[in-house]
Amino acid sequence: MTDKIKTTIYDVAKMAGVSKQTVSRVINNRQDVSNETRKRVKNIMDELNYHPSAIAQSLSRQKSYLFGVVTAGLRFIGPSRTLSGITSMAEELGYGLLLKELASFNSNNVKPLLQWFKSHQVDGIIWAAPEIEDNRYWLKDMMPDLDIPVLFITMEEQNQVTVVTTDNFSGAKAATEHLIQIGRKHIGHIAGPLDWWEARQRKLGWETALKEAGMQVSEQMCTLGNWSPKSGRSAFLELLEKFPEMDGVFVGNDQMALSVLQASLEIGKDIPRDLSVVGFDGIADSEFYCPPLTTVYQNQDELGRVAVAELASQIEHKINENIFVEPKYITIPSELIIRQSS
Amino acid sequence: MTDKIKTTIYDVAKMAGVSKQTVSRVINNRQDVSNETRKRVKNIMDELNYHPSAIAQSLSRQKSYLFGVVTAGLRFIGPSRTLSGITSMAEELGYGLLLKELASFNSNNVKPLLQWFKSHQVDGIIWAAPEIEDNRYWLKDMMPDLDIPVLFITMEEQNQVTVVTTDNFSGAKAATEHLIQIGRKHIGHIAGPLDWWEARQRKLGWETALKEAGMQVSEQMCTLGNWSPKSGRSAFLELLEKFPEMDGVFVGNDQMALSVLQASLEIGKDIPRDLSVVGFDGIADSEFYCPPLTTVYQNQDELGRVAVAELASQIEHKINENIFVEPKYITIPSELIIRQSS
DNA sequence: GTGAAAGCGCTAACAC
DNA sequence: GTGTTAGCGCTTTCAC
Repeated sequence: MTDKIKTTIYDVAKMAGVSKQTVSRVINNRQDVSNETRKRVKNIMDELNYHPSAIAQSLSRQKSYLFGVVTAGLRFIGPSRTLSGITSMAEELGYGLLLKELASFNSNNVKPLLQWFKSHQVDGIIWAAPEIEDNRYWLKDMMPDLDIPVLFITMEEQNQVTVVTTDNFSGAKAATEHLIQIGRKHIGHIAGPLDWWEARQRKLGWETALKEAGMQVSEQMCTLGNWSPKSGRSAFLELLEKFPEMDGVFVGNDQMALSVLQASLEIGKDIPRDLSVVGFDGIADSEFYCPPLTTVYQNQDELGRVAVAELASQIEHKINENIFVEPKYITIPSELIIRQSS
Repeated sequence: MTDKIKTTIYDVAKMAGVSKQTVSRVINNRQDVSNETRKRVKNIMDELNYHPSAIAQSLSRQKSYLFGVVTAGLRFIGPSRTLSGITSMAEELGYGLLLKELASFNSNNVKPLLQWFKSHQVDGIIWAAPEIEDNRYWLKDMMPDLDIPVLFITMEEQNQVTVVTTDNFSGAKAATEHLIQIGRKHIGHIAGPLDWWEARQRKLGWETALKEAGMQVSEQMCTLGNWSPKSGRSAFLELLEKFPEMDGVFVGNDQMALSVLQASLEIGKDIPRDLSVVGFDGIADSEFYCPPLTTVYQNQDELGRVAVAELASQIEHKINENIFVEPKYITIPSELIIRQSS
């Protein structure tokens, strides 16, 4: 039980009176060991409280059973929900996680980061930071040289890249159609920052729903926030100026919707009588807003789980059959949750 | 630029016409290399796009520059705020992170987890999962054998263990004193689950403030939730039954306070006229509740940052001077933020 | 079935 | 200053 100096495969071998190869075979559950030897070696491993060094194994096999994960904005609830899905599936599949959080959402300092992962021999990388502006520019430069499979969470479809994403467009469209269906005639939108791909998709969903219903769309009907409640408040007030007849609003995320509810209360607009509000994300708290918020739920936990499962499966395929794995674009559906704000 | 087969220290050495030892010296910025050689070797490293294998370095130096991080409940906002602080300080200090999330808050399956970290040669472990019931029982069994420094975030003071924690007690006390100061006479408490150390500390702070003010404390004045908004709602309704004269309430966290606000509105209790509400955590959204929530801000980002800095400093001390490092109990102050709900 | 030798990519200790 | 020799702890040939 007490081994001040680290016990190695060699100690086990010596004690069992076999070579270290035989011990290695036992460790890796190979078949070509007699049952008797196996049992004896196992006993000694227990006795010595021996555990193989993962780091030595990684070096030797050139495989680490580690994934690199890149995230950003963990202080917000969205990214950490995705991360939670990643950790749980990684655990189930026997992979460990090397975590890096970008200092800012649109950090463009990716080269050292990828290099760091590579030098740690990760078997794959999950890029769970948002696509903003052209912050995917490095894909063409780096990917060929990287030689490690990379999977992206939430980005636009692109050649030769595997992506797992929420269906932002359809979710936004469904939200807007819901507002139309309950009889709203003047439906505005508070968008997230439009350098985010997700924000653009949601705006597009709103536009499309209106157009398909034969309704007008103009720039007067949309303002911008930066996802924060604070920004949602000013975006809302600004929108009311530009578009005073508004009787329904699709807000880019729940947090901005939260301050829309607050501001409405202050200026005496009753929700949902005077204004119907729909959010996006479906964060847990939204059920307890005043009034409870209608919103589009995106299953970020599932996003993370599917990403890990897909990456793992690609890697095993590559190893076992040496096949070229076709990149996929996987879409996770979102779900409209109707509550009292609409 | 293009190296299908991995370039190693040996390739660089051969190309530079030196031994790999010299290359190693350049990699590690040793002084005993002539400037000319150093320059030449560096150029070749660039040319070959060479980067040392972190994994081989770890094995050889017996030091990985990796910390293990244990977290739980990432789908909630608190743990991920702490994790964010951890990632940022780790980045600043040049440490990488190996992340594990417990499947449940009070998982008691710690042995394999610690073993996993150990087999990956982590230089230290940050335990950022909450202290619940007796889920620290393994400290005495495992720690001596582990031989890796472990730092805990948010737990009770204990012999020979370094801890970084928010001052839950003082924060709760300040919150309650604030309610007293604004003239509330019947101050209740909605506690978190009392098997959590943090929940007990907050309850104790509430009790202590009341007692010090010469006010009565009884079990009628407190109910329990499980941190979720949903549980806060029923805890609040139950509390109103038991303690109808209540005119002020200190709620164990902001999320439960959120549903207190919602429920109050429904039953026609005006906040803050009929009831003053104070939360705990200071999550960003609380400023945008209806009405904006008075709350005790705990700086979880700082918690994570201090934890990493302290762990790193302990490790460097241990290496450089081989001193025994005295365990510390570090308390991060919390801060009362007064808003309209009180 | 089992063992010997070589090697994963690097650093530490000592020589020159 | 620089090279040589041994490891770090394990796996992978290829013998026997």
